[in-house]
Amino acid sequence: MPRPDRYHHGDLHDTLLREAGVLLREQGVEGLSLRRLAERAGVSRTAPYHHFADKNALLCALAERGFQRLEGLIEELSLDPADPEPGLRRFVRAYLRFASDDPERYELMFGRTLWKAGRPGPALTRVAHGCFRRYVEAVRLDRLAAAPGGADPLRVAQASWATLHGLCRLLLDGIYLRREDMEAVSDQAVALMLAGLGRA
Amino acid sequence: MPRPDRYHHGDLHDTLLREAGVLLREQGVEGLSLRRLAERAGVSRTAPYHHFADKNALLCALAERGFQRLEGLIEELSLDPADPEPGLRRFVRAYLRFASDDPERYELMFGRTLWKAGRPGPALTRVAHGCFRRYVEAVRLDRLAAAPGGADPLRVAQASWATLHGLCRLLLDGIYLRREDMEAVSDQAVALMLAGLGRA
DNA sequence: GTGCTATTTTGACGCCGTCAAGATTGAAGC
DNA sequence: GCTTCAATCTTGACGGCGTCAAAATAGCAC
Repeated sequence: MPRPDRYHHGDLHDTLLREAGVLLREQGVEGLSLRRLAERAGVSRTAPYHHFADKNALLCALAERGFQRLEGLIEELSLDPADPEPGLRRFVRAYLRFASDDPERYELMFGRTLWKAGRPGPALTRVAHGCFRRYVEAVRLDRLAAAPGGADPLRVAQASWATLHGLCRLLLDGIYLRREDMEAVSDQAVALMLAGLGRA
Repeated sequence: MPRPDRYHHGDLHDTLLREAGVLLREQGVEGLSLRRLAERAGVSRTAPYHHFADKNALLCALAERGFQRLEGLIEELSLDPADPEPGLRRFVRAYLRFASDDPERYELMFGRTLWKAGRPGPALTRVAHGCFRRYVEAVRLDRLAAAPGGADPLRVAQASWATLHGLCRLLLDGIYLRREDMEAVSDQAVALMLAGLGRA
């Protein structure tokens, strides 16, 4: 849509998000400066400020998009109470693939940049928490059948998500985990989570 | 040691590390600028460059110190093959306390700042890997007794460390985990890890 | 056409990491 | 004690960053 020689860009908001996504993927958050982004969009330094309050807001929007995709993954997660392993294994692999397909996006979604150093907007907070709520329900086997005296579903969800998340972080930051080990470790994680799923 | 009116500081190297630690704790990596650090040490902007090659090197030194402390924690970890739970629970709590006592340090030790965006020096790499190697040995129950047909010790160590690490990250970044939940979730994690410890 | 508003521009400020060149110091060799 | 030298510290400068203010431009309703 954007004509090369028009004063108004016409589609700057979406263009910014798209190009920011590319920049993020290729260079990480460190390489994503508003100035470079503006240049890439063929627009002056301060133009983005009419579409995003500041850099924090733009990063929030990027993270939001990530959570929306992640939500899709979680929606597909469903466990057979009689034999939860295949479903869980499928989800774990999908989650790891999601994280390693666009590591910088994953980092942005869960990292301190937004949640600690920055200010996560209400929209981001909502979708992020929504994801987790869906997950809690998905791994809540006791409601469907089986073990009535199981552990607190919230705790199970938190601990298992932590395992998943820790796996991703160790892998993506390149410490203690290498890509080749991923499959074996993820199987080990599935075993871990399964053990925690039934009962504490 | 540092006299107020001397041209040479006399103890700048250590002073820098100490003040950088304070700055890191209080303001996070974002608040740790070499210029501010220099000012705090009562010295000019570029003085630190005579003691650390660049900012990356200083951060590596900070992370190294963290790993040295962490190594101490791991050295105290020893599991009774007959009843590993108490020892493991003690370690998990100590680990979580370590991380939440100085969250920004923990973040620096394991985060992308050094391992992905930066250049982790050989000294840092060595101590970090040393920590993990010690951990692998500590949770390697099969050597001591019991289950001879257990899972691969390396995988067990990786998966359990991931759980621990993920717990810390979710907690420190303030997403999906709150401080009040910590105790309950850590117990849940212990249960998870125990399940994975014996066999896959 | 006339305004009005949204959009985009240039200019500027203060912060950052870091390089280069010069000043100052402490210590070793004589 | 004096000289020499390397270590240490200084000021000055450069380019990059996020972002604010003020001016320019475009699109649209009337």
